[in-house]
Amino acid sequence: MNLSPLAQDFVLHFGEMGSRWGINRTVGQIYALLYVSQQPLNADEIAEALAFSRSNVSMGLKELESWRLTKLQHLPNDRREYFSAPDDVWAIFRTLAEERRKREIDPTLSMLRGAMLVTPATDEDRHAQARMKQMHDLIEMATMWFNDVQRLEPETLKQLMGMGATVTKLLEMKDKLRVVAGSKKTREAAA
Amino acid sequence: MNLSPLAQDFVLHFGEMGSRWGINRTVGQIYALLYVSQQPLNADEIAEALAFSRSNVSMGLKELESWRLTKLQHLPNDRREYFSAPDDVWAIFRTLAEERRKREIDPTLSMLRGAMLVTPATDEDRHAQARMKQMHDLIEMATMWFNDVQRLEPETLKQLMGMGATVTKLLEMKDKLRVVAGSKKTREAAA
DNA sequence: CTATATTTTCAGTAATTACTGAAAATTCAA
DNA sequence: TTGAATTTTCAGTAATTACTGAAAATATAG
Repeated sequence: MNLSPLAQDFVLHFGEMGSRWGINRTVGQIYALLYVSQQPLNADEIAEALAFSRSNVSMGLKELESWRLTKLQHLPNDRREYFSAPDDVWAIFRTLAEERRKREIDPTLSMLRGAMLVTPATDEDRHAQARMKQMHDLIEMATMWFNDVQRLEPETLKQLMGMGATVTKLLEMKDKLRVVAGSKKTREAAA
Repeated sequence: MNLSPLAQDFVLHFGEMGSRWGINRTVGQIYALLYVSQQPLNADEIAEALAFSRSNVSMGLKELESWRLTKLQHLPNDRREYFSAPDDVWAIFRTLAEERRKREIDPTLSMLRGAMLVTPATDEDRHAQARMKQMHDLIEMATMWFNDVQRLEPETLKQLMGMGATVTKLLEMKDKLRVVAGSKKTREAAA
């Protein structure tokens, strides 16, 4: 691995983290490398930099593509494919979250909804069903929140970041709002 | 596996989901079982219900304990240990998030901070460092938000849930607030 | 087209992770 | 204490996942 110590630390760290997240070490390292790299890289360069076989890199890139985490481009007079990570970290995060939702949250919600339609035969099942409903509601709520955050423009986000944008602060505002503003809709919302 | 079909679906689903999250199938299934179960279960009951060896259950429970996801109790006139999942789903979620932060986010932030202290030798390193800073800032912000949400009481949460509490709505309120309220602090916050 | 460059696939193998049974350690009632 | 009940540990094995090299497929320059 002929990377600068700086890049190497980053790459190795993401390899480890990846494996704690069901993403394999190789894929994590490839992404980390693309993320910090100044220029797009082709598969051979990646294989060389990380000391993986060419075929392993190919599979890793395919996996990253399936997560929509790479940009693909061609350089003039070069037949090889060059890969890079999107510039906007917020966009990356959003993509990742969307993809995880599609793969993990949605199927889970769907399973839970299915379970809630069953007529429980025993007391034990009635309890299980109630528990599943609790989980369903929590996940649904978390997803809604997340949806909203996701929809925010990077600009708005930066703005929130700048104001130390805490949910708590917004909630404080909400309370203040109840006092000063008076439309029916607002009152309902703040109630 | 002598579970009702309802419970069985749930347990199997969480086994699969677990393995996508770096948590092994066994551990996922044990937790799912505890989660839907009406009574606390002892290790033998778990082993029987899921058809795992007793030792596998022991290891799984140890893992869950390390995540602080189980409650342990004793029944009168019974030496065996009985396990259950906390009742409050929100508390469970919070614990999980805290633990993940401790294990994954904090070490990552610390690695990134370390990288930011290095004096870059090359242009490539200067770029890598800038990228790491972007990631650092995003993670730090996400963590702050999350902290705040975590700190909310289940009651507040339920309230937000009830009002369809979306971040967007709160932001709309913020905008309204800017119009109607006028303290210096509020103006700064809304700016 | 043909030849060459490039990427992908996949069967075989390596490495890792999960699981088990037996034995050791711990707990606690008597 | 002792010993039965219970839990934990751990070496060995099974199962899964990761990785490679060689071959097939695809793309493109000439």
